[in-house]
Amino acid sequence: MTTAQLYPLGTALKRFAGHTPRRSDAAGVESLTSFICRLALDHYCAPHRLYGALIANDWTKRKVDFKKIRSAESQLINSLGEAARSSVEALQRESDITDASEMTFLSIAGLCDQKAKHFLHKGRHWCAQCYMESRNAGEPTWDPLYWAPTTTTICLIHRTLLQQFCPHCKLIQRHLPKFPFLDFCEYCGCDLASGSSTSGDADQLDQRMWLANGALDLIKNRQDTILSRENFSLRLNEATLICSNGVFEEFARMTGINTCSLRNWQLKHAAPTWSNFIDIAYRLNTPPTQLAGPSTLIFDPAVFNYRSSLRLDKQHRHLPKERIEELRRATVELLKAPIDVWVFRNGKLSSIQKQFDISYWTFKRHLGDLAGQISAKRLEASEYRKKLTVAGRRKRLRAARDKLAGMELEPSVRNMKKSGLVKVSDVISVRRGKGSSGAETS
DNA sequence: CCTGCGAATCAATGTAGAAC
DNA sequence: GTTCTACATTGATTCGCAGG
Repeated sequence: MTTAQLYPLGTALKRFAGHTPRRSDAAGVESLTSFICRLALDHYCAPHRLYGALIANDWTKRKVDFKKIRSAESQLINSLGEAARSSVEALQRESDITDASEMTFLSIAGLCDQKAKHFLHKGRHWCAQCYMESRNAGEPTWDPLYWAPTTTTICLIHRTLLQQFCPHCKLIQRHLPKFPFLDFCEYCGCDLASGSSTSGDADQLDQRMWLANGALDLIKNRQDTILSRENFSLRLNEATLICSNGVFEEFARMTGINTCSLRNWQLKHAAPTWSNFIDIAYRLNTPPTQLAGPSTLIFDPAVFNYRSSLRLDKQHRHLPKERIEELRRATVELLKAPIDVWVFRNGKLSSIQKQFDISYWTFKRHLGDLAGQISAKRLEASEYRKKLTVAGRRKRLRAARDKLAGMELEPSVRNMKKSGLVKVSDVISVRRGKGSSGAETS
């Protein structure tokens, strides 16, 4: 395999003037890595080389104290952390661009977690048709910023799934590739603009479009609203108040959001991951810019998206999916069981919890949607039990009365007790509050 | 360019205890 | 006895660096 390396023409870093970020109404602004690629083309050098020189303000790598990232982690330049901040500062220092942060997600640094877990695609995602259209128009290809988050899987213009592998060598493309051309594979040189585009599942199309739109909306409106986790927490509290009278559990059940995550965000001021944040925005059918914005929102449970069909965040946790399915099957089975099982074997639900070795709350957190049915079944069982008690008491009284009649004795309380066929509570009125009835006499 | 490791931190679990 | 909240703790994932 041949390797090639590009070196800049001069030794001095050119000052970058006359460049402005690409943008369009339909796709928003360009990402910072895409912009650096074009600057690299202007300097005839590799994008990552230019990035290093830009950060250090030096082509020769003499300055050792600059923070440089690995080229395989170049998505960080578009993110919301330290790498993005230093890149923006360097670019503003070395060029006539005054607001480079619009090409990154720094505007939501106060909202999402600083580690930016599950935030940006590690490998570059692109739409072949968009690339082809730019090329046909005689413009350099560019990556809109809204393609970067992991929640964006679709091109808003062509409604086709974004691509992430070279169609020829199947390799992942980096955000800062080896060569300053975004539309050619950095390993085999294959034309990425000519790849065939596919549209995903029809039932997921709306959700994919919603999520991509959410990201674009956020990028476009970054100047107008400052998003913060405090606001996010406040908005969640408001939604809880409006939809379920402030009961977290019920709100969580309604929307399918995990109760404990909800509480972590509201009480501990934990920052949500981006994918969780936009998932909640989707479920509440609220633009993300407003869900973490400063003004009060009116939430309408009638338009909620209760079911999210895309798995956004990787499971952090503990109970494997199959185990939860098993748990659910066992519970549904029990719910279908005849009422006798519930009346005479009360320990059944807790025995399921014991069998799966989980607490009451883990059980509820996973099977919250069945909680209503379980409560109803419990109520039904207790009613049934009450009826059984009444019927039993009647039966005992009748037997005692028959016995006394056979012995030609008065069915008085004293004789009834003597017969040994009734319980004391059957004939002595239990002292309760007002309205209580005494012994059964009819 | 790859791998391993520790720090950091969000997500999820279990437990105590209060309200009803 | 059931349901709910608060909180400590455990688990998972990512970052960022060092070294090969």
